[in-house]
Amino acid sequence: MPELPEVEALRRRIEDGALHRTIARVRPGNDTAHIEVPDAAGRKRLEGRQFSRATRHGKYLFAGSDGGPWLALHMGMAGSVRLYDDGDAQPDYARLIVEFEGDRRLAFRDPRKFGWARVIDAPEDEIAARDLGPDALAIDAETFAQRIGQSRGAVKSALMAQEKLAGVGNLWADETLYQTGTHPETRGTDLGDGKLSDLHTAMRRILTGVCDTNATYSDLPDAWLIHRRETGRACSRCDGTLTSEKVGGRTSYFCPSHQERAA
DNA sequence: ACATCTGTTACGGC
DNA sequence: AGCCGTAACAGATG
Repeated sequence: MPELPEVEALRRRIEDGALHRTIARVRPGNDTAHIEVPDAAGRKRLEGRQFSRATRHGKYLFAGSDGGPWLALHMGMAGSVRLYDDGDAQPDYARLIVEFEGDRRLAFRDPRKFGWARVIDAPEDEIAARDLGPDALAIDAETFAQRIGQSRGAVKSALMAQEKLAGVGNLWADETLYQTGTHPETRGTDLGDGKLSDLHTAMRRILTGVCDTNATYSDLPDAWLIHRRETGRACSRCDGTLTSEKVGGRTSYFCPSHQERAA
């Protein structure tokens, strides 16, 4: 699930259903031995407060309590948040549960345990500690061109490097490269100004587009790569055939016909 | 049984 | 000193 648009959808979920309700109790969920969730002291800091805002930086999600600490969440490979009511079944793989006064509950769930939840003083601290770059929807064209264009490795790896810009992962990096006709292994330093500008524009359009659907992929245009991430499928932009290859350790789908290596 | 997976980090090499 | 590439992390799923 969780690259920038998917995390944005979760942020909205919190914004729509978990703000301005008094937190009665925060408790660990199931099987938390190998996952970082707040200890009793951290959980206590949230009790009695209300979340007043939900923010996001790249793939990191933050729920801020009024005058108090923030709940910071990272979804890892498969995490999510879910709202439900007491009386409903507790969601599977719930690792942390926020119980509001009344029936409302917020669960942080993480089947694969690559995510975490922590109570922090301010999002800026977490962003600085992880050395995250600007959010991918906030980075300007010039900074983008500089950061990606100076990268000596594969452009795909650069797009996914959270210190350069935060929020792009495997799926939307592939989509950006596909829609701009860029081979994933092109070196950043081989990209011309025009291509860097195109990449920035396409990345923005793609991330914004996915956010607009609330990360519902079936609502995205048929021509997008997201619907054809499979070797042997027909390219929607030329007469090529899609193929896959490991780039930066991640499976990368692309069209060898129209995704060129050079600028 | 075996491979795969939408992320991050520690570590080794250059 | 940095930058880059890879392996490892844990567990569900097909």
